[in-house]
Amino acid sequence: MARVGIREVAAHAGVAIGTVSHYLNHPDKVSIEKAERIQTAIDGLGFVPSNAGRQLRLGVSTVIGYIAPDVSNPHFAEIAESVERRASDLGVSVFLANSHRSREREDAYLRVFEQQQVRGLIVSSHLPIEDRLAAVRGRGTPSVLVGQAARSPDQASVSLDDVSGGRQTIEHLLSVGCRRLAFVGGPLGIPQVADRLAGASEAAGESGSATLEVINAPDRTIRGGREVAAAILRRSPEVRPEGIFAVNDLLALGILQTLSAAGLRVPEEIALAGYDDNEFAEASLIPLTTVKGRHDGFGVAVVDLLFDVMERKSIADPHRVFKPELVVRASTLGFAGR
Amino acid sequence: MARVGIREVAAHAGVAIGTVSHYLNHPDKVSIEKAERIQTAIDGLGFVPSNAGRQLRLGVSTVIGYIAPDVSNPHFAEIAESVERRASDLGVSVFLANSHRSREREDAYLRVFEQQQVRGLIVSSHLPIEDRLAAVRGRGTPSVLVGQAARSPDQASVSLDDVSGGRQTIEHLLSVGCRRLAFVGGPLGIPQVADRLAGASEAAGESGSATLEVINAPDRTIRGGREVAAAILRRSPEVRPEGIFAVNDLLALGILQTLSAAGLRVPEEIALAGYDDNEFAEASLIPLTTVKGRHDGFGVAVVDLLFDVMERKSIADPHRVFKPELVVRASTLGFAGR
DNA sequence: CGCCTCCATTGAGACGTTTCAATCGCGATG
DNA sequence: CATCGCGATTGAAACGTCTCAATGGAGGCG
Repeated sequence: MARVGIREVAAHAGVAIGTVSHYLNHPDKVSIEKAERIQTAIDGLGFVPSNAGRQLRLGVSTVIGYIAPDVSNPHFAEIAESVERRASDLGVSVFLANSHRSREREDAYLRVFEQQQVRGLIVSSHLPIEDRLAAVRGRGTPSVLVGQAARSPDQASVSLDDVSGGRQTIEHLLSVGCRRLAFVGGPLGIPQVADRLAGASEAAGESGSATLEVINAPDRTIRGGREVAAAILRRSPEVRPEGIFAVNDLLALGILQTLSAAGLRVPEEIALAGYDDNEFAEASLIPLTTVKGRHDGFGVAVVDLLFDVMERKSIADPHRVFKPELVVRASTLGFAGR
Repeated sequence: MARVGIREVAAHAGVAIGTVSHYLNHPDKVSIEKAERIQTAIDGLGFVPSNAGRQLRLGVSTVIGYIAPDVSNPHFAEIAESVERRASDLGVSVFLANSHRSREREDAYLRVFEQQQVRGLIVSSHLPIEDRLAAVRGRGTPSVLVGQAARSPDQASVSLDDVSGGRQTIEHLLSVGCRRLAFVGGPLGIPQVADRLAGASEAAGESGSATLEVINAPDRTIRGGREVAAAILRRSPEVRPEGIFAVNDLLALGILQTLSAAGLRVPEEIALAGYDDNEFAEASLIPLTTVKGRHDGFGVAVVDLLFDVMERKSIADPHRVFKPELVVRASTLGFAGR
């Protein structure tokens, strides 16, 4: 079961090693006749080129890595999906890795990918990561930061304008008539969360007549949403928020369930909006108003930016920012006021 | 920005190349003093070992690959997660790849992983894949098939006894008093689906008094569930099923939503069970009775089996089958009969 | 004091590929 | 007929690492 290399193929086909290599990499440079002999030998021997050898010689691979906190999260999964599609068009493979929000795992995969000499890296993270990416970049592995805008002009990034998303959501809640507003989520250490709140505060402040309360959630899951909703239900009706902006859809879904189960009507008594437009936002019992960030062009933009960074040295605009879009559904349309 | 190699590190630390290599791989073989000098040089130079070189020399990597139809599907995501944890304990990294149920993508990643000379492969697939894995194995890359039991004794696999899962579900529905039963799902070309139905049929047949109808779903999503439920609602009550067994949780969730929205009470009027115990099964408005296949030991079993295959030549039992467990929740408990 | 052992250290060689300069063969040109 | 030019083909060198056999030095034993 000794590994069959290009050498055996060459011998078997009666040609030189270099010719086999040419056949593999520049097929047009090889005569038809030898090409056929070589292909026959490859098939017969079950030859699979060793990536190690090629990589060693070339110094680069044809693989890019995508590190996300949690690839199973539909948000990242969709990004991964569109990235994969675009990358596949461009002839490179994508390896996925879960950092599970752990700095250590993140570092570990950063190192593994660097050792593998991936051609480039796509990274989503809730943690501050620019310095680490700068170090990796300094050693020859470029990257695109996805989801948070990079501060350094040397670090390419593709992000969503979460301030705008927060603003749009609150403006919408105001427009359906809510005055007592609540922002549910946390921690503010996460830039995305802070930005959404910032946009929300701005919009609420500008309205003059509205109040915005910040309710901290234990975590950003359905369970967390239930706990928050339970706390809200314990309040007397006149101090309950009229419009709730949950920082993500899972929270919103949990809130929605618990409010509905308690007989409180959404959106008539409380309007509710989420964020991310995840798979279940539209599929929930009362379809959820939410903010949709991704679209088909997202992955394309990410991969193309990465390719630009990999090839050229300087990019016109390394910080691509997409404006998210409010998706209005039943959970806010029809707020009835007091 | 020339790549810094072990050579520069050695020169910088004033030791031989071999000593640096020893330090990296067998740190105990190197004197404290030189170890420190070497570490200093590594940090100073930002040295990252080239995996290509190591791999080329060793012939194997320290990476395993996991190919799944869709890593974002919570089912595979959880498997991936537990696999990653176990692999990490054992000192190997896991690269994930999405085949998107496409045979081509599957083949492409199989090839890429083989070229990368991953140490082993974990593969979940809805497609027949044993021959392809056999070919890959013949060339030195072993694998574990996850989710479907392998037929060949040479192909290791870890799977769930879906026949048992189907049987348990129907037996439970019978035990709460349902007689007119329906199995919702398809297509039967997928072994997991066929097995679940087989178990369901057996159990229904043995009861004597129950009937089991098969309702084909357009797809296995929430939307598909809604369509099925809408069709059921159009029937007159006396021919509606009393107990529904949906082949996965998404379908069940869609059914649940549509039935509830129409005012039909679950479980009082119709008992409903799903399959997979996905993240949302417990978190839905009416917690869903479902079949839980995975548990913490699953990933451990998969990885350990893969390691066995990678190291030894023969395994006592290459086909590990776990028995799934019925998780009874509110969506079936309390069926009231006619 | 001489010899042996043991351990840390060393440097050469090999892994499989690609590329580059050199060679070959052949038809065309002067 | 000699030469040239061009494309196809060749073989060697190089990429970065690990391992193995060999070296060197220190300490223990006779």
